[in-house]
Amino acid sequence: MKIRGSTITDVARKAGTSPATVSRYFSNPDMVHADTGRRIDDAATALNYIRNRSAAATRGQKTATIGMVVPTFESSIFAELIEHLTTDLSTLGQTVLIASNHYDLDREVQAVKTFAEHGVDGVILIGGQHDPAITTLLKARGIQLLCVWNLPQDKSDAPEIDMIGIDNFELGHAAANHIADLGHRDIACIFGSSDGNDRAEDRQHGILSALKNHDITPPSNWLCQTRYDLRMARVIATDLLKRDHRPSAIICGNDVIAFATIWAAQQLGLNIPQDLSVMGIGDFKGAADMNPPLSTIRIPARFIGQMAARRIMDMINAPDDTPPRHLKIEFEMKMRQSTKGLHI
Amino acid sequence: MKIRGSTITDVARKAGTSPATVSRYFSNPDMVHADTGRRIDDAATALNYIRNRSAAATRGQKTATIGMVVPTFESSIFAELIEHLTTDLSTLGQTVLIASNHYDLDREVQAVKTFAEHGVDGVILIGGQHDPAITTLLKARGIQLLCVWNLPQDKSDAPEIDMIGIDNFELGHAAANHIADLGHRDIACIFGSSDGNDRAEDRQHGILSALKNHDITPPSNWLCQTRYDLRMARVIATDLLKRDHRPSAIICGNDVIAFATIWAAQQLGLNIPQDLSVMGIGDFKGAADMNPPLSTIRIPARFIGQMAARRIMDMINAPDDTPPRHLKIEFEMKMRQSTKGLHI
DNA sequence: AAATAAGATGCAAACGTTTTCAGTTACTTT
DNA sequence: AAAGTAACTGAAAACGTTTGCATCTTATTT
Repeated sequence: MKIRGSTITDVARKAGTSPATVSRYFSNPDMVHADTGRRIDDAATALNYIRNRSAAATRGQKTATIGMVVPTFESSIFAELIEHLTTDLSTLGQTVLIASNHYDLDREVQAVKTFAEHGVDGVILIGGQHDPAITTLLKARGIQLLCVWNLPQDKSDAPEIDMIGIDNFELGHAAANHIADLGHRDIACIFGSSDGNDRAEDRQHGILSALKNHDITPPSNWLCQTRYDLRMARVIATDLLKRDHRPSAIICGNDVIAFATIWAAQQLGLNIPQDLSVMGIGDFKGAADMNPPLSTIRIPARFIGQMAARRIMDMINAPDDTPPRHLKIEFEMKMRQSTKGLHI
Repeated sequence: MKIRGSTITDVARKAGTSPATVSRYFSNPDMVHADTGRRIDDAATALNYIRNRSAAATRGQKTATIGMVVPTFESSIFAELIEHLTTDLSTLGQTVLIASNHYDLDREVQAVKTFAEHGVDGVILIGGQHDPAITTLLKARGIQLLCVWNLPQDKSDAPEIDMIGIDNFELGHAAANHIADLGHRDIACIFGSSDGNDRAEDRQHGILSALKNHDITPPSNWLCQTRYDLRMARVIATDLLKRDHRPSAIICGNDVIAFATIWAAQQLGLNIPQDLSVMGIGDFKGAADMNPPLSTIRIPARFIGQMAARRIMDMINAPDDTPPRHLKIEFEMKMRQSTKGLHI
């Protein structure tokens, strides 16, 4: 049974002041005289007073809550983002409502609806692919929306939505260039599946486009697709490497796939990178510490999280003088030992 | 700027009924006549009505929110727990407020206070080690508390707190027994640090106690400690394995440490498990797919999450006829290829 | 046919805040 | 010394719900 504690009125009585002043003290301390403030503070602790944010939200405007929906918690790279985003938001006095959508756009709509019912001040989503119902809903309620992680490949896409993230096309491009520049020609790719997820697709296009620039067109049976799942990726990599004609390099859609590929290759007795170069994307936890350390591209999840926390607060506090913008975050090549030049 | 949408009163007017009935329709549909319900539904969609949960919470009792604080998102094993717990709670109509405490008990108190301000119906914490202020606070407000993940080692500890989880002492016991039963005598341990974290400590006791039962007492410089961090664990494992006298088996405080140990050993040219057996605890993502597949103990995070979601709902709905209880979840030995008998 | 029960609805008070407006005091300027 | 200003404070209305109580129908029982 929920117990009602002491209220602002109780505190006011005990502190010998009015509820209005107490309210002001908690939301805007410099508005009240220091002495009064002290008396209120004492009264509040004596009475174990706890602010009632629900009541505050009925009358006031802000709830100091931010809703966030992520594809899944079970991905080390999103985990890094979530960790820093939530921590920074907490530091800024916000409470985070969270849900995962399992890459299902309908579930995302549902989650955002619930957030709206709870009166969140802002919503943060991952990626740029969302049900239009979400933007409609949020706009109608004046709730700020920020999409993080990646930018749309088509720059003119969604200019009315605020975004912070990386360009996956460029990311794929960079990964492929690295491999091609090392002299590899027999290149296979293992992409991540792109359902409900614009990231994988952009990355894939970037990779293929860069290869094309190098006049490399991998045979179609060297272009594989997998879920972001160690087990499945490993099966697919094994299958690819068992064939008569092996590629000299494999570009992987992300680091999980790269981990799996390396393990599959090692299991087959191949040496990385002597017999096979493996390129990842993401710089997930552990990439630098495995054998051999994985060559990959760092997506600065932590930085994105920090920027996002700052940005959404700005949007909430000054909704009108911050026109939507797309902030591109730069990635960083991490050349380690899972790739090497073909003839060196 | 937050925009106020249509209210229950608007819907009532449009549906030709009273606000009271509309309210009842949304919180308890069978209380209103089917026809009326339909009219309300139509009116609500026509007006784009969104429930205002804050207002509801001021008058009513429940907020349909659950607060959860986790040590960190950046641990694959907690991730699995968080994933299923939040998903199940969403399915049950709850919204999850979340925070991470970075193993800092003070931050946890802060988070719980904020949750209380938002009027959560229940709070879920990880582990059994918490600031007593939390229980006091929650009890005073009649907010349900459930601790998940592990049980206190001392069974008589915290009988007034509801818990669902595994027994880490037993877990450590089982890991050590497995290694000892394989005939190993030269056994080293790399424990995880146990700051703000009763889990690592219990596990450590379990391991040492089991070894003692086998008359094995590792020299103190074979008893190492590390953060749960691939890099640091790898350094420590390398250091341990470089010495003149090497252990024939290493028991690791969790799978991350085991991953690092295996990689360190392989880097030094050792074969796992021929030259060294490595035992993990946790069965983290990837443990089954690495080279060699890791022998470890599965903590059924998913199952714990599901049980916890069900349990806290029961506690919220019938707070008085559910006396606190400790529910022990069984673990599962996963014998894979990173351990082998000493003389086989 | 009357009495009773059950079902559906409406009225109005409450929930704990915030915020506007006006008022009081004390300080500064002329 | 009067006037003006700034800093605080209080009274009271408002926010959008929920819910106890009363009322009105309709169905069931006697």
